[in-house]
Amino acid sequence: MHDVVRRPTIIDVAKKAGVSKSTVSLVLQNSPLVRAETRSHVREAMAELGYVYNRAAANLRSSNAGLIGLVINDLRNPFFTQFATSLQMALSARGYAAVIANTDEDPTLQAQVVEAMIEHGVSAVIISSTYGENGGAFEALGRAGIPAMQVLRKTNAHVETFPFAGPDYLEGGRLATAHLLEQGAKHIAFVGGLQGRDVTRERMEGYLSVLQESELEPVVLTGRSSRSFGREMARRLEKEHPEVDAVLCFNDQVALGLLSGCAEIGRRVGRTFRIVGFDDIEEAAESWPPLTSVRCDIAGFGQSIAGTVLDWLENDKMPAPETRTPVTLMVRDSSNRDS
Amino acid sequence: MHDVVRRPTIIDVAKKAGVSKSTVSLVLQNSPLVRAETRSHVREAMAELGYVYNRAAANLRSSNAGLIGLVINDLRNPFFTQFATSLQMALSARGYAAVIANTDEDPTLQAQVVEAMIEHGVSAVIISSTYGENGGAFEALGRAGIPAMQVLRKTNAHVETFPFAGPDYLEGGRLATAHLLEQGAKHIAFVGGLQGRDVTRERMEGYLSVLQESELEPVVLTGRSSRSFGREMARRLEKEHPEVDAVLCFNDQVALGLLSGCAEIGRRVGRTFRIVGFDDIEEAAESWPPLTSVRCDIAGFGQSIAGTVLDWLENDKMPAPETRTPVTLMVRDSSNRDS
DNA sequence: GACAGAATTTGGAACGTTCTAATAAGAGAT
DNA sequence: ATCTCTTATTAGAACGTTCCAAATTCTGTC
Repeated sequence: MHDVVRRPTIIDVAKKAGVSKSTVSLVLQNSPLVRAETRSHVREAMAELGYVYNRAAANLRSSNAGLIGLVINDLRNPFFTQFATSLQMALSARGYAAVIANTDEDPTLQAQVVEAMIEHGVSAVIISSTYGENGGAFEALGRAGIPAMQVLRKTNAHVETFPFAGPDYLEGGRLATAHLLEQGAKHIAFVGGLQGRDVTRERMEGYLSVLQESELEPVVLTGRSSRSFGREMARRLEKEHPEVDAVLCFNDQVALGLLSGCAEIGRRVGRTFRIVGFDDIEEAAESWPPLTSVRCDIAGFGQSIAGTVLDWLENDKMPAPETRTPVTLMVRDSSNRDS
Repeated sequence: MHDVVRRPTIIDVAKKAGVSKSTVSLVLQNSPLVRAETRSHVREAMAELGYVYNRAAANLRSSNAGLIGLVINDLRNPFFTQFATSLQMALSARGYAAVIANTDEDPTLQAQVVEAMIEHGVSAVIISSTYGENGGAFEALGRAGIPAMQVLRKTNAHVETFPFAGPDYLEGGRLATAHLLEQGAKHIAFVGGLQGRDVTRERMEGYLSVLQESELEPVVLTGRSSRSFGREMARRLEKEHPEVDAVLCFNDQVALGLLSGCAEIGRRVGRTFRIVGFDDIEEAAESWPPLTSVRCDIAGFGQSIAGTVLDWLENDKMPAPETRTPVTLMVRDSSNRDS
């Protein structure tokens, strides 16, 4: 049975402590108006009755539910998981709870979950949106006047309304390509990432700009961003582009897949065939060989986004329309090993 | 600016549609009491005004927030991520939202987030709890009279109050060990998993029982359940237990780490050194060699838990105190390949 | 001991729903 | 036209907070 035992309310507490409900409310809000002695009486009464604060009721009157919505396009990808958990924990630490939803890259589903979050009275939404016809979600957010931030992927142009923050993918593409070049690679391929998406385009732009400077021919194999795609590409590269001696992957999933594909076909990875990933997920350091990767410090990014959004909420400090956080290159054996 | 434009309420809708707020409320609840024609008028008015349902207000009166709390000990582990996402999506599909929190195996943090969830008025909690002094969370749940289910890990003995559901770890341990034996392994080790924890004990029990039948000596190396631990164990096994020709790992993280450790020290994995993982996370099929693993169908499990909890909530159908879901063995090359 | 000003405390309306009990409208039957 | 059902609709009291304006209690001063 879970029939409720009727939770004590602010009024029960007031009665027990011999004060008015208004006073109890003030105590709840840590108001300096209430006398220290009274405060502690009230606190005692709350403890004795096992009082729990009812945010729904509070919200009804003052609307700040302490709920933040987090909408993620692919929560199964460790990159996003790490982002979501670090964000959630940072919010938790500041007294907010997170409603998290995975949209599986489905715009319709995304619109639904955003709608649901609005119903639940979230105070803000942080969204790594799907591509495609994703207008519904943003329209709903706009209509409801809920502060919303785009992260990791800029899929909606209205950055004045929905500010964007993400890693500097372009610079990452540059760094990685320059590194491979420096290591002596002569034919560098770019593998993975769906064509036409900003996240792909930016990385590729970095890659292309560096190649151009050194007058090398690009080899581009866009596609899904999954491990299995990466794995397939090992064979395909060997067959169709045997000259390629280095690969910049769209993300670590692709890179790890490629690594495993190379093991499968018996191709050594290191000095003769270099692989660089993107994102630097935790796992990158644990693969064999350990994966060189563009580090976005996704955990730190999550924390900082939490700060940004709460600042927006609490101090009405709107974030800049576009923020790019710096990236670095973690050089490991996959691009730099005797083989 | 995010100053609200005052959202239309049920009363605005009523005025617009020329009915009373009670009628609008009935429409909202799809009550058969209201005439079809009236219903569509009201619906139109809602659409025109851009009305959004305020669950906080509704909850205040009737207390079913449509919010489910999901507490996870290690959300960065893909096994739990896959569980959480499949559960969340199943809840979403039935009109519930999920408040998800990661506790990072910290009982104090866990108590905090559970408390926060209760404040937010969750209708139920699904918890894969930390070990250790985790009483606080359960006590709070009990006091609040909130239906709560333990999943994946049974850390609280009061299964009458907090029913448990999880995979049949014991059977998994048995299956895997029997498989290795069948393949001709002579010295099978068990690697990973913290000692003394139910989840470890059960798997190990399966392992030990099968070994006993065939009068083989067990080799047990418990420890963390991380990739890096698995990776370290490759070296350690080679040095301290060179006779070992097969390993059953506590989970896939350990197994994948071990796989990468073997690559590191140049030990071939397959017929001469067999590895079996546990959980069958998505990645297991993509490693090289592909990892044999005990499949818990975690995505299916997540969905079924969603069903169980909503059944409890909506139809007052309390789940059995303990449910074990069957496991199967996915045989892949890591235990069965020419090497 | 009265008075002003500061420090505390309080009553009551409001927030947007649900739900009960009561009312109104419609359809047959007399 | 009246009465009885049934079918639709509605008024108004909850729900547990917050917050304003007003009331009360303290302090110190004269």
